[in-house]
Amino acid sequence: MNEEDQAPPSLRIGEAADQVGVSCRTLRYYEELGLLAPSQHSAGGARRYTEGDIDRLVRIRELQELLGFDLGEIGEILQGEDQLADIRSQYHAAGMTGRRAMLERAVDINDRLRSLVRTKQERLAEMMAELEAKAQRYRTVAAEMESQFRRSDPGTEQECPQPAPVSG
Amino acid sequence: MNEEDQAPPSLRIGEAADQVGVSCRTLRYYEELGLLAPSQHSAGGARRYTEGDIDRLVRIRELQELLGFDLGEIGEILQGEDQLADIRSQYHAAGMTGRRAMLERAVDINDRLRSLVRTKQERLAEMMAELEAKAQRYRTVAAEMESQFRRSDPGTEQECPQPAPVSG
DNA sequence: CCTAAAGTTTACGCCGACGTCAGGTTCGAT
DNA sequence: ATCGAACCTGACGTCGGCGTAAACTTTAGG
Repeated sequence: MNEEDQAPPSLRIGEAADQVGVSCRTLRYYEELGLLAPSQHSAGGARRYTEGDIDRLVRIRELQELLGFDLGEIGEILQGEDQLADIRSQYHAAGMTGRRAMLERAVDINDRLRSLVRTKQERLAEMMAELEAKAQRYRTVAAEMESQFRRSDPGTEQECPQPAPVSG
Repeated sequence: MNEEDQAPPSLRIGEAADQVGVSCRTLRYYEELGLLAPSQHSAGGARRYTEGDIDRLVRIRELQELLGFDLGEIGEILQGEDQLADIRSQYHAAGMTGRRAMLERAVDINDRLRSLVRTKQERLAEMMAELEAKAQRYRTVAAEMESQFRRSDPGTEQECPQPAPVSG
C-alpha cells in the first residue's frame, strides 16, 4: 500500500459524456478539433478522462451555450489560456518578453469575456423585466376574468362584454 | 391636414434589416416560417415593417441569441402570446373556457421563460466570478513578473528562476 | 418618362456540429 | 477463457439557418 496506489479516478468516454450531458461523438469531435484531449489512455488505447478534463469540457460547453461562441472561437480562447498555463514548461523556450506577451494575451481574452458576460447579463435583466411586466398584466387579466366569471351564472358558459386589452 | 394623414412610419425590408442587424434574407425566412409577417405592404407588394414588427423581430432575435431557442420553438412561444393578444378578435369564437385556457398557456410560457432566464443569470454569474478570479491571478502573476524584471539587469533578456504557477 | 437602387420569388448551396452506421478491438466481470 | 458491453476509427448523412445567384418587378428621384 504505497501512496502512489490511488490512481487518479478517470472516466471512460461514455461516463464522461453522461456526466456532462453530451454524446461520445461530441467528445471525439472536440478532440478532433484540438479542444479537448483526454489526459490519459488505457493500455489498449481507450480514452480516459480525468477530473481536469471534465472541467475543461464543462468550460467548453459553457462558452458554447452561455456565450454563444462557435468551436473555432472556443479553440482560440482555450489556446490563449493553455499557453499561459504552460508557462513553466515553456520556461526554457520563452524569454521574459514572450511570457509577458502570453500573459497580456490571456488578460486580453479575459477582459473581453468579462465584457461579453456583462452585456449578456444586462440584456437578460432587461428581458426579465419585460417578462415580469407581462406576467403582471396576465395577473390583472386573470383577475378580471375571475370577477366576470363570478358575476355570471355559475355553470353556464357565457360571453363577457369586453375583456381587457392584452398586449403581447 | 386631417389627423389621419400621418401614415405610420413603416420601414422597407432593407431598412428594417439594417436597424436590427440582420439580413433581408433572414426577414424573408422568418416570414416563410410564420414568425414575422410585415403588417403592411406597398401597392406593388413590397414589404413594409411597422414599429411593432420591428419590436417583434427584436424579440425573436433575443429569444434566439440570448436564450438559445431555435426558430421552431420561438414560433411556439410567439404563437401562444399572439393567441392571447388576439383575445378580443377571437371574442366571438372563444368562450370563457377557451379564453382561460389561452391565458393559462401564456402564463405557462411566461413562467418557463422567466425560469430559464434566471438559470442563465445564475450560470453567467458563476462564470463571471470565475473570470474575475482568473483576472486576479493574472494580476498577481504580472506583479511578480514586474518585480523579477526590475531585479534583473535592465536591457538583458534573462530567465527567471521559477515563475509562479498559473492554473487556467 | 426614365433609370438606378431596392425589392420579389424561386431555387440551389453551404457549413458547423454533430448523428449514425460499419467493421473491428478492448474491457472487465464471470 | 469467454463474451457482451463499451470503445475504436473511418466515413457518410443530416439539418437548421441562412447565403447567394438569377431573372424579373417596383420604387422614387430627376
